[in-house]
Amino acid sequence: MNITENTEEVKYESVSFVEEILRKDLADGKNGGRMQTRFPPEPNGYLHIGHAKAIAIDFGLAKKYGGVCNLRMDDTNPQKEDTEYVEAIKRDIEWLGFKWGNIYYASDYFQKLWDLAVELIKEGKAYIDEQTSEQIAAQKGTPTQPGTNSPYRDRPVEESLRLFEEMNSGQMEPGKMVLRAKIDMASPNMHFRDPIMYRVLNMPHWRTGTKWNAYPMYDYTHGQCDYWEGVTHSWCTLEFVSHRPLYDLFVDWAKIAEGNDKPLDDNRPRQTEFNKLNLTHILLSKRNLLILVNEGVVNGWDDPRMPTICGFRRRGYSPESILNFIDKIGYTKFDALNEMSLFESAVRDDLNKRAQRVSAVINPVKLIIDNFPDDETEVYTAQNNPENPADGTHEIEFSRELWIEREDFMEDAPKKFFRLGPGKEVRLKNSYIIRCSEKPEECIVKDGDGNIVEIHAQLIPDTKTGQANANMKIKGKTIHWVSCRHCIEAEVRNYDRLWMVENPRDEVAAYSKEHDDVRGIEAMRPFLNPNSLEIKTAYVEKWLQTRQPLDYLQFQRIGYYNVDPDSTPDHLIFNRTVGLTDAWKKLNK
RNA sequence: UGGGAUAUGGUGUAAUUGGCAACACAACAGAUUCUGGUCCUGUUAUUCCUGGUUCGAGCCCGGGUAUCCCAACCA
Repeated sequence: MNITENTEEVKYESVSFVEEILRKDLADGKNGGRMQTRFPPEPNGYLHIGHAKAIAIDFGLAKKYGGVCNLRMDDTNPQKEDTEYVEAIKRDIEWLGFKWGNIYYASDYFQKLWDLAVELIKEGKAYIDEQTSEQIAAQKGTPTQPGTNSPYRDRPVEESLRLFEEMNSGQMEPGKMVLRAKIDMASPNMHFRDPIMYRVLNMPHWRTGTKWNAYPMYDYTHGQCDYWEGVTHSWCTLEFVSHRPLYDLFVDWAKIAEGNDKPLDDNRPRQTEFNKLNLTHILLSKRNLLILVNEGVVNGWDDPRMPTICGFRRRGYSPESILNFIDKIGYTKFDALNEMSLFESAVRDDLNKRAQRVSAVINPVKLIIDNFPDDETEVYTAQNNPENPADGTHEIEFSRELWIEREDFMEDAPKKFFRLGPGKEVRLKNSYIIRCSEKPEECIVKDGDGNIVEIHAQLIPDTKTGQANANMKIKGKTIHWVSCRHCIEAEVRNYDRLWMVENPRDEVAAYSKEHDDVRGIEAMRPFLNPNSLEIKTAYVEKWLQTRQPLDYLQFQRIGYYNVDPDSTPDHLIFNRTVGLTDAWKKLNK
C-alpha cells in the first residue's frame, strides 16, 4: 500500500482489488455497513508463510476497517485433524500480532448442517447415491465431456431420508453411500455435477466424539458457516474461484430453507479470491513438508529451514518483516513467483532497526598486539545499535591476544583488499588502529603445513576511539575481534537455502515424471541442498550470555542471528537468520 | 470440439479509472561510513501479439497467443 500525495490536501491510497471491493461494499452500505471476516485453517498441520498472507488480509483489513475477524477451525475431516494443531495455529497467529474475535469450529455447525441437509432432501435438492466412488467418478464426465445422471438421482424422498439416517448410524460401512446435491450433471463447472455433501467415515471426531459418523464436505460447509456467523467478506485463494458458484448456491439454499424472504443477494457473505503466496527456493505443500520431517531432512516442523511460521520464528525472521514483505507483494489475481531476495530485503530492513550489534568470530585466527602488555585489559563501551541509540550500550574487553576472522588477513592481497596483511593498517572496532610489519616473517607465524596460526601487529598510540589520533586516515577498513581471554565459545548454526532450484514444486514434479514416477524423498533429493546447515564453534563476546531466546542480533560484518530456544548461558546457540549484503563477496565473483 | 481466471522491466506491484508508465527488490556504477552493513546518488520498459475507436489507449472494442485453476467420499 503506497500512499501517494498529489497535493497537500488530497491523499490517494492505492489499495488491492480486494480492499477496493471491500471499500465499495462499505460505501454502498451493504450489510448495514458492517464488515466481518474469518480465517479458516484446517487443523491438520502447521501454518506456513502462505497462510500468513491469508492471515494478514483477513485480520489486517478487519482491523483497518473496524470489523472483526474470527478464527474458524475447518474441522470437517476427523481423519486428518488433531487438537495439537489448534494450539499451534493460535500461537502462530498471536505471534504474527493478530487477535481474533471468537473461535468457531465447523463442527459447531454439524447439527445445523444436518438439519439443512434433511430439509434439502425433502425439497428434492439432494439424494442418497449408493454407487461406488469409481462409478461416481466415471459418471462425472470430464471437463470436456458432460456427466450422466446417477440411477439413484430420482429415488423417493422418504428413501433418501431413511438412508441418510442410516449413513450416520455407525452401522454403514464407509464408502457405501453418499449424500449428493441434485444440480446439473452436464454443467461446464465440474463442481455443479451433483457434488457430494456428506460421506460416511464412522470415526470419532476430536470435538464431537462419537455423535457423528457421517461428515459434511468442505463445499457444503464453508459458505453456510460464513453465512450463519455473519461473515461479510470471505477471502480465499484463487483455486476456489470455480467453487464460488456452488458456495453461493448452498448459501441460497440455506436462506430459502430458513424461510428468509430477503432478496438472495442481500446479507450474503461475499467470496473473493486472491493469488497464493509463492516464493522461489521454497516448497509449501503440506504433503511435501511432511516428507522432509519424516525423512529427517530437517529436524521437525520448527526447523529454521522450514517455511512454517514456527520455523520462521526460530530462524529469526520477525513478524514485522514477514508482514512488510506480504504488504509489498500485494494481493492480485496473477499467479506470481516472488523472489526470495525481496523477502530477505524485508527481513534485513526490519532487523537493521532492531538487532543488537555484537562481535562474534566464526573462522578464528589469533592476532597478537605486540606492544600491548600481556597482563592488561581495557574495557570499551560498544553501542548496541547505531541505528537506534536508545538501545543503549554494553561493555567489551580488549587484551593483547585477540581472535579475528581468518578472511580478514591476507598475505598476498589483491589491490582492493582493505583489511589486514603485511604493511597494512586497519581499525579494530571500538579500539585502536593497528599495523602489521611490511615483512611477512615479522607478522606471520605458520605451522608445518604452511597454515597461518598467528598474526602479529602493533597498535598505533592515541588512535583508540575518542583519543587524539582517533581520526587518523587509513586505507584499511574496520574489522571486528574478540579478546581471547574474555570471550566464550558458542554454537553457531549457519543455515542456507534448503532447495537449490528456484521452483522446487515444478522441478520435483518434472523429475518424478521423467523417472518412472518416483515419489517422496527420492524425487526431492536431486534438488535438496546437502549443505543447508553448517554448524560452527565461534568465539563470541560474553555479553551474549545475557540475551534471551529469540532475541534479534547482528554479528557485525557477518549477518543477522538470533538466539535459539535451546540456547543456555552455558551452551549458547545462535541461528543465522540471513547474512549481511556483502559487497566484498560480490566484488570477488 | 468444456468452463473459469490471468498477462505492465530480471522479479513483484502501481498508474487517482482514457491524459508525461511510478514504487520496491535484484543488477550495475559512484559517494559517505569506526560494520565492504545502513544511509545517499545515478543507470536499466515503445505495458503478450495484432487490428480498430480516439486529439490522445497499459486502460475501451474485435481477433489471436501464452500461462494457471477445475474431473478427492481432501480443504
